[in-house]
Amino acid sequence: MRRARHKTPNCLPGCPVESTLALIDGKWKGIILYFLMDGTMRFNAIRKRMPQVTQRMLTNQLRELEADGLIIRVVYPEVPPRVEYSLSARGRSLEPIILALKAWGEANLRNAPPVEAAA
Amino acid sequence: MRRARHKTPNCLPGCPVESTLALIDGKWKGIILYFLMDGTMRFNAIRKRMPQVTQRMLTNQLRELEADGLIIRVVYPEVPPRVEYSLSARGRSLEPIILALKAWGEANLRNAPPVEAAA
DNA sequence: GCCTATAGTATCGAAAAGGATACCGTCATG
DNA sequence: CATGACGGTATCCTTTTCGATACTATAGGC
Repeated sequence: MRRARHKTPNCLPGCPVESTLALIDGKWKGIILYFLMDGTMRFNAIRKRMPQVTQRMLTNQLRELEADGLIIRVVYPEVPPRVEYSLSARGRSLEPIILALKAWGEANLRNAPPVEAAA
Repeated sequence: MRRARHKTPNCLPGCPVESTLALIDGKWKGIILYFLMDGTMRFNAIRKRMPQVTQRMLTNQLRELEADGLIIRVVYPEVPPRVEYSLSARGRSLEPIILALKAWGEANLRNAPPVEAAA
């Protein structure tokens, strides 16, 4: 489990709203989870979908999502390296929330074009 | 509108998922929005519900929520000062999401007791 | 040798988010 | 005068998040 985050509430021992947000509020995480909803993806495939994210940031966020049990990372003993990411059951249970966030953003925010369709 | 946040995505012009998260992911915001779902509240009433938050942080988050159009702040010309906060229509449209976040947290996170009932 | 593929890691720094503490203003009351 | 109610503001600091850049390892092709 990741170290306590700046945003982790210490008020009422884990307010569920804040606690849930703490799992998905890192930059790029929402999009990562959204992409993985369509199925397993490899590192570079995810990255190609988000050209502006640096390798470092993508790796970091993926590792955090994994540590929080939202995604599964499978490393294949191959060369070149082959690593696949997919939503865990726990991560899948977040789908309604991700979709609701997306719908709300599209309906309420200007300059919020739909996320590009799955490749 | 608040200055661009660290978390505001600049990848695909405003990915809706991330953009929506950017509005609610500040510390305490989720709880503030949850409390206001029950109706209008004054500054100190909110604060009493979250003893660990400093005045400064509470003010700051409330101001951001207001700037993003999620809550309404009404100042009454009285002494002692009287300021009331309530959800805007836009903020109200986020209720399903807030409730879903809470439900998910309660169902999936250990040490996630329900938020105390409304006063 | 160089380059490509793949998925990183290491290091350092910039920017943002959050917090601690003291102080402020108006009015009323003892 | 002091204290309390109320809702802040000012200032400075700490911590966290995010980003930039260079480098790594294995294998294969030119």
